[in-house]
Amino acid sequence: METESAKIHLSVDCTVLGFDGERLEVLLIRRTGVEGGEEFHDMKLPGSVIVDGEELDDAARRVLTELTGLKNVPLTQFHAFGSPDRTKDPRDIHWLEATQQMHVGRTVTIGYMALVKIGRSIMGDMEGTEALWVPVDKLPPLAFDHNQIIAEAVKMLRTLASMDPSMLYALMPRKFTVTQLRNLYEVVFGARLDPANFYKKMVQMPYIVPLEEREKGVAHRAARYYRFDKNTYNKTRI
Amino acid sequence: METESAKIHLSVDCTVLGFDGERLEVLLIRRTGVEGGEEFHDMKLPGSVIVDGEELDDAARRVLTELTGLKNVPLTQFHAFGSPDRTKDPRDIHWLEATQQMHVGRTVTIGYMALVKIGRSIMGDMEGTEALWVPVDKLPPLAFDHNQIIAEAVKMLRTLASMDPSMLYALMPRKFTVTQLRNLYEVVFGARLDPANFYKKMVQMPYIVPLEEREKGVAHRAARYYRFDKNTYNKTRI
DNA sequence: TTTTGTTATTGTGTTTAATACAATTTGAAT
DNA sequence: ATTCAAATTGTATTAAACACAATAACAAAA
Repeated sequence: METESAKIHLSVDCTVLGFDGERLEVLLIRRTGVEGGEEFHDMKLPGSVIVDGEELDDAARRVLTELTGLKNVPLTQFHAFGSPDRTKDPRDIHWLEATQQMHVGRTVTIGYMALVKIGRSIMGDMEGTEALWVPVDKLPPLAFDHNQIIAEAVKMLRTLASMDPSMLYALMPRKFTVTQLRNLYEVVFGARLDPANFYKKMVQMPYIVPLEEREKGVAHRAARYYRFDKNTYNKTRI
Repeated sequence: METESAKIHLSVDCTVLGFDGERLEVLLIRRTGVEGGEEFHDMKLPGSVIVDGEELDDAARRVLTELTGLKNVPLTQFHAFGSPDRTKDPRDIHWLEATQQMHVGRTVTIGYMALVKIGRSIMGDMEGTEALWVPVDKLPPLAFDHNQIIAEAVKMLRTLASMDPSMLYALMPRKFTVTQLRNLYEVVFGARLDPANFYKKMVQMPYIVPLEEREKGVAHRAARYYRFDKNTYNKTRI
């Protein structure tokens, strides 16, 4: 007789990071559940179980679009989270059973991360889902191990950005001042940077192109706006 | 009635890398199977399905020890491989069914990597398993998507080492010449390095301690041996 | 034993990037 | 017009990366 080896559920969770000019934020989904007869509200990462025969990367893309409306966002797989206790909380178990109509065994999730401009409009397909930005340093307790997943994603962002800081432009708005860009660097690397030296270093880059427009309504010299030229960047790259 | 959502098998695969003084090698397991009435032999990464309730990291450690005898090897999770076609080859399907006594559905594997000194003795617990080192640039077609997994592991090694080259000492023997170390750097980074400059850079490191011993029997000036002092390294680290 | 070939090791100078910090500019508010 | 704060420009120092010539040492060949 054939033994059936242990099977598990597999999901993907997307950590979408944005920058509001001052700090990193993560895109979360509101969740409503019932526990002990009481309705509760909390938040979770956009994520879901994968579909039969679906590639992992495709699953991440699909889930992100369904829950947030975001399309054409480059997603990067960064870590698998598979602790047997990650779905131990009764709230999470009951919520899974209610929403997935399934008996919940062990669930391993593949973590993906993405960087988006925080101004992009967010709107899920699913009825009743609502996405919102929350500062990563002010997160309440989230569903499952999602606090841990976000912490790992931010760590990965730091690691990747230290190798190639240009990836951070994905977080900046179309036009930005050098100071705004410096703020992002400071948040990501957790260090103060000399404004003068940072300015010179950035402005010399051929792919940082100056615009005519300047800041309005600041009580000091108005800064020039710049934009990131992806084309020039790709050509400049070795 | 409750629907049973799609479940999958989950495994771990360990890419153990070593350095023979000239090139990178990977530790593989010989596999014997039967296909079309014919016995065949090929190789695969040390890996296996996870056990109920086991942490992913624990599974990787356990599997590596069982199949190669290696203990106390730091393993790093680096990527999940979950393409639906990764277990499409009939050879692989039949082999899984024979060895795991299970009906094989989709199997997702979590890739781990480790760096070890190539001199360590390799000896599996399991009867009939045999591990051997194979140069990563001379790999035959392997089981499943293991060629791809190894390629990703080597890419990850490059990435990690470019951030912190000191991790490469895990690949070097206890005592080594500066030239041997330079060879490793050149293999990993795929670039030639100036021997004179590399020498000066390395010898100035406080954690590279010179030994009295020198090379024997070379037809040129004998190089001094050095060793990596982990203690000093950790103290020197900021 | 001397010469030769080869790699280890040392020396020196150039170039580039990182860093510190003073000085100047400018828009808005007083 | 004066003041404030931040943007921008200037200048100098330091450290690291890099190129490459020169010397040292060992084994094998002559």
